[in-house]
Amino acid sequence: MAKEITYSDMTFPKHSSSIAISNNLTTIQKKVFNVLIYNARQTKPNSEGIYSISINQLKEHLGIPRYDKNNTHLKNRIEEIMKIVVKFDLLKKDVSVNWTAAPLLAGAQIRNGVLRYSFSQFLEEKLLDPEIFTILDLLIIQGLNSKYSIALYENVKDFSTSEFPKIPINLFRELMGVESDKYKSITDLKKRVIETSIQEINEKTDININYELIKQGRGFKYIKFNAKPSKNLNKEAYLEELNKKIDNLNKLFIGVQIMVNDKNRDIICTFQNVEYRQKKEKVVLNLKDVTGKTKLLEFNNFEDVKSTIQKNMIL
DNA sequence: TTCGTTCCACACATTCTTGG
DNA sequence: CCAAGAATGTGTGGAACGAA
Repeated sequence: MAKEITYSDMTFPKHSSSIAISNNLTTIQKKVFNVLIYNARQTKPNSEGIYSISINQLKEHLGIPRYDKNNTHLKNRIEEIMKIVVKFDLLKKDVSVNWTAAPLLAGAQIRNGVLRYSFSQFLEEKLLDPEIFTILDLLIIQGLNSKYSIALYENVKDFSTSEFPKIPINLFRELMGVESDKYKSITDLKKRVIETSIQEINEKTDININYELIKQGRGFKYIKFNAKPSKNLNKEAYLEELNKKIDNLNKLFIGVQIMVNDKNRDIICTFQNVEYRQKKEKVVLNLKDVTGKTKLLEFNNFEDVKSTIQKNMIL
C-alpha cells in the first residue's frame, strides 16, 4: 500500500503584456518559454543576470522523459526562441507603458547539461516584477497539445476577473499566431483554431470558454469570449491520461510523470522523476517532487498503484 | 500518431445587382 | 421599387499531406 503522497505547486505569475503577444511560437516553444519564466521566478540569476536550469529539469517540466537522451530537438527549439521577436501587450492592458516589440531571449547557451539564459533587461523587469499579471499553472499548460489552445487559454485566463473585450478577428489571429494568409476562410479558422482549442481548454483546464462571432455586413468581423471557472475538471479524461501513463510505467520503468487532482484544487500534485522498480512482487515508486524531496511508495502490484491514485483523485 | 494546413463538396443563408 | 437570379459567405463533413 502507498505510504505517503506529497503535493507540489507549479504556478507562476506571468505579466499580461507577455501574454497578449503576436504569437509566432510553436507549441513546444511556448512551453519552453513558460518554463524559463517559471524557473527565473524560482531561482536567482548570477551577477550577470544569467539564469540556469538543468536540461533534465527543463525536460521534466516539459514532460519529456528523462531517458530520452536526444537533446538536439530541444536545443534547436531554444535557438529558435532566441531569434523570435514578438509584439507585446496587444490588448493594451498596461496603459503605463508603450513598449511594443522585443526578442523573447537575449541569449542562451547549453553547457554540461545546463541551459544558461537571460532575458533582455527590457523584458526581464516585466517578467519578474509583474504588476499586471495572471497566475498560470505550468502543469495545466503542459497538458495542452495545440499552440492555439495555449495562446487562447493564457489570454482568456488573463481576463478571468474582468470581461474579455470584443476584438477584431484580425487581432485575434495575431494573438493566436495565425498569419493573414493562413485560414483565410472563417470556416476553417473556426473549425481548426477556435473550436478545437476551446474544446481542449474546456476538457483539460480550470476554465470553461464559450465564444461569439459578431458580423459586420456580410462577414464576421469581431470575436468575443466568455470564460467562467470550470466547476470540475474532466476527471474521466484525467483518469484516462493517468492510466496511459501508468501503463507506460509497465513498459518504460523510468521517467514517468503522474498528475493527481482533487475537488479542492484542480491539480494539486505532480511527481517528477518517477522511478520504478519491481522487487519481489512489490512495486516501488521512487518519487522526487519539484522541490527535490524524495518519497518511496510501495505497492503490492500495479492495480494498487492505479486504485490508490484514483482514490486520491476522487476524494 | 498528432497537429497544422489546405482543399473540396454540397446545402443553405444573406446580400447585391439588374431588368422590367 | 421589386422580384429574380447572381454572387458571396457560412455550416458541416471529410480527404490529403507534410512536419513535428
